[in-house]
Amino acid sequence: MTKTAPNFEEILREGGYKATPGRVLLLKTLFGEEKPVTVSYLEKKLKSAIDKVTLYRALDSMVVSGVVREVDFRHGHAHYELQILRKHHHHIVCTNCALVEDVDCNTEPFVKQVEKKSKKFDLISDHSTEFFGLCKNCTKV
Amino acid sequence: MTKTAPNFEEILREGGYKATPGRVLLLKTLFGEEKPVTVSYLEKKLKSAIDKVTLYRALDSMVVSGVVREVDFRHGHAHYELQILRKHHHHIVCTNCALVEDVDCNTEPFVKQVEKKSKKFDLISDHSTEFFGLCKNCTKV
DNA sequence: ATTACAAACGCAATTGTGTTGCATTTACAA
DNA sequence: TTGTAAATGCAACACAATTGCGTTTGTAAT
Repeated sequence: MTKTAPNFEEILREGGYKATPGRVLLLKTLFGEEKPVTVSYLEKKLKSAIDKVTLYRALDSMVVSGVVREVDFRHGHAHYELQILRKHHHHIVCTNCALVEDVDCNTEPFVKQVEKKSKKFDLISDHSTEFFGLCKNCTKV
Repeated sequence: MTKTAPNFEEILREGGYKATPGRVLLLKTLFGEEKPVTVSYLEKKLKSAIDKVTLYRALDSMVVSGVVREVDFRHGHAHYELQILRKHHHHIVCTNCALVEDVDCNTEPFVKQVEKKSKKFDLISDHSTEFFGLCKNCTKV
């Protein structure tokens, strides 16, 4: 499962960011993760390379521009994943063991319908959908 | 717009909780709110009646049993609303002014489909869906 | 190459959010 | 009335996230 690493310097510059070593490394790290990760995980993994504050600031600004996506697994803190280079998708989270499975997003028709029905909004630009349940392994018990 | 207050004592007992004054007051307060509120809002509003810790513990346990619902508006902290006595629904949140509009939940077919397709989960017990966009007022600007 | 400057950075301190431990009180069923 | 588990309040703690500010650095224009 080897993917060719994209040119993150270029991606950053195109997004209006400076291609600093820290940000490049952050994107590389996120690219290598299978599932959304927490800030504290990144903090430990990148400790010698990026200061905590820089990490928060980088994540925040990249969430705004859509390079990175923030998801809520109901764990009391945010998880982050790379948004670019992959299809919009959602997650199923096990409420017992925190296992995460990706789910293709097929809600576009529903989103359009919501947009039409809404009285206070003309345009829905984004949505979050997370599913929760017990995974097969945790159901056994 | 006067609603008859439900019997929260009874609701609590049915849910397996003790009907303590604090919890009754908490449910009454949530019942009176139009939109999901933050813990710090509740903390201020109920300061003299419930300690912060009790508030957190009450909310947590009632989220587990489904009396109260926790939602994520991407504001960096949880919002809570009463789940019982109303239909399952979702929200559209303005990314500029934080205006919230309720949306009926019509995703059940989609949920079933996700459940069927999933390799690692047999049963999806719950889901969160929040929509984001600019409200009509903020679009003008 | 050099320079100029906004963007990004690191550190320290601080705020905010949520939790733990423990002794005390209370709702409620027996 | 009483026994008991549930719930409470307080203090202290742990973790998550932010602010202020002086310094460094990537990049575009010279």
